This record gives sequence, C-alpha cells and structure tokens, in this order.
Amino acid sequence: MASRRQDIFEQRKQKLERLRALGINPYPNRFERTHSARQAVKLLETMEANAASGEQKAVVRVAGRIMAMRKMGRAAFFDLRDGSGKIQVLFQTHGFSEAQIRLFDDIDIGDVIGVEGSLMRTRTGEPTVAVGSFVLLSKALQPLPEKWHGLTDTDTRYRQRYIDLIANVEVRDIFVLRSRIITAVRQFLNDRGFLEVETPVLQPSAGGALAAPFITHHNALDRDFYLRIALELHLKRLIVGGFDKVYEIGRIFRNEGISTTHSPEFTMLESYEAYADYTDVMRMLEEMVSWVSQTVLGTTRIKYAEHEVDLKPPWQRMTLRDAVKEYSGIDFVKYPTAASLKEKMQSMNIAFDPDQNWAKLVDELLKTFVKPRLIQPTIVYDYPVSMSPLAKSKPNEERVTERFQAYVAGSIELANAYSELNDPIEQRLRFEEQMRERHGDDPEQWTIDEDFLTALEYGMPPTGGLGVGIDRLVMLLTNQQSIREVILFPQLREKEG
RNA sequence: GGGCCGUUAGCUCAGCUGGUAGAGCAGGGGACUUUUAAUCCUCAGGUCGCAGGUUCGAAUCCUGCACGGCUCACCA
Repeated sequence: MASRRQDIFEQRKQKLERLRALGINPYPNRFERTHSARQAVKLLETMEANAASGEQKAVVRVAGRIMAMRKMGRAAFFDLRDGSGKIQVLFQTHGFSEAQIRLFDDIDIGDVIGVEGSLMRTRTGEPTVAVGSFVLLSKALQPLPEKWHGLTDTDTRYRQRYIDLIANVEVRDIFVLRSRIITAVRQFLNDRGFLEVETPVLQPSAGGALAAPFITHHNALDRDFYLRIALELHLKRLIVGGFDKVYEIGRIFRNEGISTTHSPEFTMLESYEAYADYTDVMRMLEEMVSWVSQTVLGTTRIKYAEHEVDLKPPWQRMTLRDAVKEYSGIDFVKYPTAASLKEKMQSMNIAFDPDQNWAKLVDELLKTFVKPRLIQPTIVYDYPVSMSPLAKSKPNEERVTERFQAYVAGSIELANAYSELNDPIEQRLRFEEQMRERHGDDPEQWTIDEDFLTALEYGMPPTGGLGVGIDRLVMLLTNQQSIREVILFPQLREKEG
C-alpha cells in the first residue's frame, strides 16, 4: 500500500504490533545457533561425501538476515545471510501452527530470523535448510536497497555504511581484507622482534611532519593540544630509551585537503630499528609488503587499476637524481638554486608555482614525471637534505640524505623511510631552518619539540625508520582507487536539515 | 578554494528542442508446494536537492545555495 519511507515504516510497525499481540517478541534476547551459514553448507557437503554410510539427516539451527524471499503459495524460499555467507531456507507451511503462519505472513525482507531444520539439497542443487520451526530475531522497520543493483549512491554508502555492508558483499570483502592486512603486518613485525607500542594522540605541539594539525582543548589543564600528525618523534624517544625495535599502527590527523588519496584521519605504520640504516629498511619493506600480499591474497602478483604489479622482492632501486633525470630530463644537481632550476623548467615549458622553493620544485618534478612512470614497485632513494629534515646525511655528501620513498602502480606512495638523524645539534638547526621558512624569523612563532631534542641529546643509536600509509597499502591490495573505499566511516560534510 | 559532472518514488534508473512525471525492484491485496533477479493479476506510492528568476506554463532554461563524485590546487 505504501511506498514512501514513512509509510513503509508505519506499515512495518503495524506488523510489529500484530506480532506483539500474538505474544511474539520481535526482539528476543537469544537464539542458539548450531552452525553459521557456511558451516551448515560445509556440513551438508561432508554428509554427501560420506553418503555411503547411509541415510542421515542433520538438523541445524542457523540465523541471519532475510536478503530475498520467493514465496509460492504454501512453500517459500528465503535467502538468509549471516557473517559467514548465505544459505537458502525452505518453508513448507502446511505443518506450521497458526502462530507460525501468522508470523510467516508478517515477515519482511531485511528481518533477522533464526530457523531450525534439516539440511537438504533442492532439485536444482541449492544447499537448503528445510525449516521445521523459526523465530523472529529482529524486525527491520526500514526497507533494504534493491536486490539486484544494491546501493550505489556514494553519499548514502559512506554516511550509512551499514546499509552498504548489507547490500554490497564486495564492500564487506574489502574491510575483511583490510583487517587481515593489518593483522599480517603486525605478525610480520612481531616475528622480527618488534615491540608494538602506543604513543600520545594529544600532544602539546604536533611534530614529525609539516602538515596542519587539528587543535583541541583540554579543560582541566586549560590549554590547547594538537592531534598528532606523525608518530615519529615519540617512537624515536623510545629508541633512545633502549627499545631497539618498536612500531606503532595508529591514527594520524592532518587538517588538510580531502582527496581520493587523502583523508583527514588515516592510519599510519611507523617502525624504528636501532643499528639499522635505510638499506636495511628497504629490504624489510619489500619483504613485508610481498609477505603480506602473499599471506592475505595468496600471491604477490596483483592488479591495480589498469596495471599488473608484482610485489616480489627485490624491488627496482633508483636514486632520486637518476629518476628525475631519466623521466624529466633535468639533472637537478646542475641547478642547485631555486632560481636556476626555475629557469631550466621554464626553458622546457614545465609549469610551476613561482613561490616554490628548490625542494618543492624537485618534489614537483618527482610527482609529475617520475611517479606516474613507476608501475612496478620502486624504491627512489637519496633525497636532497632540504626535502628531508629528519633524515641523516650521507657520509661525505652533505646535501644528500639517506632517505627513500617507495612508489607503485603509477600513483601510490607506499612508504617513506630514512636513516634517522640522531645528531641533536644538526637536528636543532634543521628544525630552526624549517620553522624559519614556514613561520618567519620570529622564534615566538615557532613550535619546536624541545623534549625530543633533549632526548636526542641523551644519544640515539643509529636507527632506520619507516612510515607506511596503511590505507594506501590496503588500496593497493584491494584494487581501490579511492581512500574512502577502504575507510569504514569516511569524513563527510554534515548534511543540513 | 577553482573547474567539470551529478541530485527525479525506499533502491536502481528513464524523462527529447519548456506543456505539469514513468519503469523495474521493494511495498499492499490476490493466485501459486522446489524457487533462486521465481512467475502471473492487481493496487498504491513524488515538495523532481533547496531558494529565487524567466515564462501563459519549469523536473526541463537562468542565478544563487546545499550535498556528493571526479579533477586541479594544497598536503615535505
């Protein structure tokens, strides 16, 4: 009779009241399952394999949400789905009590029910539970999206992810994979003797990167705090403290633009290993990523967008200088100032922002010319010091740091890593330089993590550090082109009204 | 923040150069005891994102706004 959401809601509430009047609780506390949908199907297959042992009937109790109903007079097939999968159930109402028939008549698609019955196969071969009795476990008052097309409206999919998960199995699969990927990363690091730690999200100053922070206020202390923009500075304190191998997988917050590869809150892995340098980290990264892929997907050969990628080590390695030279034709070492580099770029008709400093220009070249060409996983290493304030310089090459980034599939920045700068004097100079560039000459405007510098003054062993964007790793391994597809509840603007 | 595209029934979508809104699924009623996008008959369902404007007349044209998508910028 009804079609508008409110009418459907009212109609279903009436069904609810009818059931209550019959003494049926539409939201009972418990239903004891003997099998998940998948287990029930497995059991049937096992029984069939052992059919020689004679006739046997297995009675199971399964539960799930009704995804489809095919009613045919006194018989009906429902598709039931639980967390494990789907199973068909067959109702033959001739043996049912009056109350069960009344309940059957008021059941809707979307309701959660529990059934007890024997396992069988229909004449078309579909594994089926022939229902002996059933109970309502939860009445759905809202209608489900269309069964064939599911839910495609991205707005609704992100805002009401639960509907997306009900309607679109592929979406569910992505998040199952995400969980497995993170579990595998943990296992890899734990197996190598890394200690998982937790460091503060609320910080008096947000360091370790240059991104704009979110600011919040602590009432009792009456002061502002920043949500962390990196894990780096606290993990290094722990290296100073004597933990030789630490890592954290944690949420990072950056108050910046949102895009298909940027989310204001995202998940970062950072690991630090004492007595290692960036070449050790390179090997660990490629082994970790390929192992995780092998463990979770059963292969290191994956598809991403139009690309075929093999994550198997060893990955291609190129210095930043060679990479930029090869793909853009510019040897930036020959243009050591912003002015000379701009002149060169101008002569080649390469667009750039006139306000950009030298490091930004090089980064621009990397992003525009190099990154799109790196389809197979590639480690680009040895960055200019001005691009890498927390990385250690190469011996005898003051302007170059032991830093690398890993790129793959023409678009994904998988990792950023370096031999960590552990000279406290040099670190202070780099911070000051950075602050001067960003906030001008007035030290009052600067925020420098003094305690971190103090920690370095106690002596940090030579250390190799690694940062991996977990969301991007998940995008890579699940072949998703938008970061929102791998974050369960992505940040959206509030809808008015 | 800029550009482009989108927003029509609960869901998925039609709706032409302006003439006052349609389908499928879902829903109500009916038929049907092995279907699986079940089938058949039937009924109902709309602030066409919001607000203005042009026009005799606007889902349709124009402007503004909201939200979303893509993209550019920003983001070491």
